[in-house]
Amino acid sequence: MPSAEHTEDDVSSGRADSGLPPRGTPKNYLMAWLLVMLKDLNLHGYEIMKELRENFAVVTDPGTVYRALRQLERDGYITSWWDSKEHGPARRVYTLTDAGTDALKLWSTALEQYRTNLDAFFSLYTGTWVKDRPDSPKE
Amino acid sequence: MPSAEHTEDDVSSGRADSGLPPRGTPKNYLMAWLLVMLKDLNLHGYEIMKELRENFAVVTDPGTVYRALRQLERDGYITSWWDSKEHGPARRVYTLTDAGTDALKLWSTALEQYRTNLDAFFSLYTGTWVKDRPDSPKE
DNA sequence: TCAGCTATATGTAAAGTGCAGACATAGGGA
DNA sequence: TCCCTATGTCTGCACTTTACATATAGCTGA
Repeated sequence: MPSAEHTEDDVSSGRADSGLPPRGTPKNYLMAWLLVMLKDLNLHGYEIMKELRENFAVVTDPGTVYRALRQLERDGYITSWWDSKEHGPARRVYTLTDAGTDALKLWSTALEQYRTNLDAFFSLYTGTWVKDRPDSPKE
Repeated sequence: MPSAEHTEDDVSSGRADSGLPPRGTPKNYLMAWLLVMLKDLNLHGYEIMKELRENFAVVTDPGTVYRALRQLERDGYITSWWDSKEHGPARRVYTLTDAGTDALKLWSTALEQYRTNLDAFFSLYTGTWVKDRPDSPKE
């Protein structure tokens, strides 16, 4: 019977190592990027993906991008139409809706909070952290 | 048979809305926070959680924190022992290992990259983005 | 005795992502 | 013509992280 008893229990199991930073974009950031990419331009998925990779070092796979775009569309933040005018296969071109513009604004606010958070992390990491904490020093 | 054919297909299904920013901390950031909290101090889970909540506006639930700590321990980034000296129930006190210090450094580098990324997002959002892109303007 | 705070832990489900692969169109070369 | 490649979109699957609910236990004070 497992319990919260304080035994010197084992610390081992078969799992992927993950105290280390993840490879890709942090969870959900992709949505913010997709929305902001469509802020002034109407683009299709493949183009967005290429832009993100080449100009912003945001690396994601096609499946994730297309899936996220469809999700944004389902939720009413973007709308799309087919463009067959150009050479090659038809592209689904996306544009931001008013709701999408609002969502982007929310994202901007949220990401500002994240940045503040990051700054706190760094000040702690570099030892510049102040705040009155009369705790005991290490050892 | 579903295919990639360009039909004006439906965009609807039953799902949670998620073009909006997530509530909690972005993916995996918790690991970075736990490591950095232990940089100069030996703390137990409950204390870490309280610190994060009160001083850093990092809100997580106990289950997530304890689970993450055990994971970090399994992976060798932190070690723990039971402390029953103080009043109240025994606490599992954690300290950073050398591997944990290294991992924290990796996290710091990764988070710096994230911050650079965030800055790019904001410059795009505020319209300060430069870079030669001879694309067609919207509409 | 019993409520309430401290403290740790697990089960479960939801959500996001990476990887692999399918499918389609168009153009170029053999 | 046929095949190969680049462009473009989409789905299935497995894995990871997280939130929420819940269980357990020690200690303190009424």
